[in-house]
Amino acid sequence: MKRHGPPEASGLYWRLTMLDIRTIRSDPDGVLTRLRRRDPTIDLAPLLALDEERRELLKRVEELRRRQNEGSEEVAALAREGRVAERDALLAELREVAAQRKGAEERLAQVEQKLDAELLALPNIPHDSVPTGTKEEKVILRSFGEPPAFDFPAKHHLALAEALGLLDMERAAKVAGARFPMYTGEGARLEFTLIHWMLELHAREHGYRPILPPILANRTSFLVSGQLPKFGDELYRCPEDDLYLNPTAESLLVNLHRDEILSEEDLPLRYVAYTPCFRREAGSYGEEQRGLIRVHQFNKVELFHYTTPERSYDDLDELVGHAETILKRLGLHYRVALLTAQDLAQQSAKTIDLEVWLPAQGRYYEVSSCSNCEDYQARRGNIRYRPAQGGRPRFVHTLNGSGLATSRLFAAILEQNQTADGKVTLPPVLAERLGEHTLE
RNA sequence: GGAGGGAUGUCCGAAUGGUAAGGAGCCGGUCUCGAAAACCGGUACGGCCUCACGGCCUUCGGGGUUCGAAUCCCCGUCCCUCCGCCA
Repeated sequence: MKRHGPPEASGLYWRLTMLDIRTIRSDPDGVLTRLRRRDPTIDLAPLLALDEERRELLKRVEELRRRQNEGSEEVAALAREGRVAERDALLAELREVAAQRKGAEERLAQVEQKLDAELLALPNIPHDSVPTGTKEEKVILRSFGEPPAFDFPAKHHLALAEALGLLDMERAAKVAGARFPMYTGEGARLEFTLIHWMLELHAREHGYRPILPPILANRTSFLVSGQLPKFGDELYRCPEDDLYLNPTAESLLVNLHRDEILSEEDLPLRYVAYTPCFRREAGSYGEEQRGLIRVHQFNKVELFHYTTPERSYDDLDELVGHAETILKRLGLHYRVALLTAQDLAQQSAKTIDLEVWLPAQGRYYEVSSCSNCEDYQARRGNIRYRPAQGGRPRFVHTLNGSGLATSRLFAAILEQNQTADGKVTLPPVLAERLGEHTLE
């Protein structure tokens, strides 16, 4: 089958297999059991029926095509020998074969389209090390530092920021709308400094290749990342151009090597990107609407790995460590959580979150989400590598993690380092770069 | 935004309606103490269906004409040249 071009195109194209259809076919019960850990409503029966129908139709189409190929050569031969009557008889027969083939191909295309829709909608299979459970039942793996002990009521980062002239949410609302941030004065300097410092650290100390990608991306890119077709509601869209605003650089970085065959010697490939991220955040509410916790636009430094199946879970631990370095050097209290099966994003097989403490809220908020997507995205994007020992190309494993998202980080820096008189004592790594120790 | 040109394998590159030349590279072999050179053979990446034998697809993507399309027609993507616009 062909395998090129945007997967939304119709016709006899190679289906996107987020899960290997052959695996599903050979062990449907095993796959179903594992998928239901994440979503008990998943049903594979329609998919399996379509798969069988497809293979039957495919056999018929191929047989007709074979007869046509043979016949066509014969036509040429008869014509060369001047056997006109025989040639005309054969032509009549082949016209019939061609018509039958066309009909069978149309039915096949319909079946394949339905099969694609089923496959695209399926989420990744949770890894065995992922606990069964709901969102609330995540497992805390470890924590770093202690919540700062204040002998005064902790102020909200928004109150601190507005008093210190670091943020101007009112004017931001005038310019764009509610829940878009505007960093001002020392606040803008702090934000720039954080982004640059994180990018430099990952590039120079952890060996990542820096990328400054486009902020708009096309539909295919989001189909590959797993955002589409199911989660398009979160995306800002430019309908005239069929482009979408970047919600996370993961979506862009996974498409860097779409439709490529990499060399095993080049793996792992590690990229660090800075992008603004845009999210419509349709369903959020309450306390989260104030300040920087949940906004339509935020800055993020993203880490991304292309690696082999053999080492991808070791890479995940390393990735988490790289993200943690940022929080440790800032001296922020945080904890590390292992998400349960029901809390995983569509594309993820295993996710570890870093959650930073926000004293005014009295709770932890996610500042990094590190996932191993195994070959889910690689299948959708047709991203493979040639094994060093030769043989057929295999799908890579892809990993992504924030390192880190700054708006919540910004909030945590203010809230955890606030003083009784409403000032903020900067962590040394930032004080050094900003040229001042206190925001006042 | 307008006009024109282009896309063939790992690379270069031919084929203008009859089922993808040729060369380089790569792999294997002969020769050699060994290597190079030379010579001989293989080589369309890759994929789908099949227990297998084998069949089928793959000339940027999609559609059309035809018994038959790299080749003809339509739509799209990307690249190049020029014009316009612009930080």
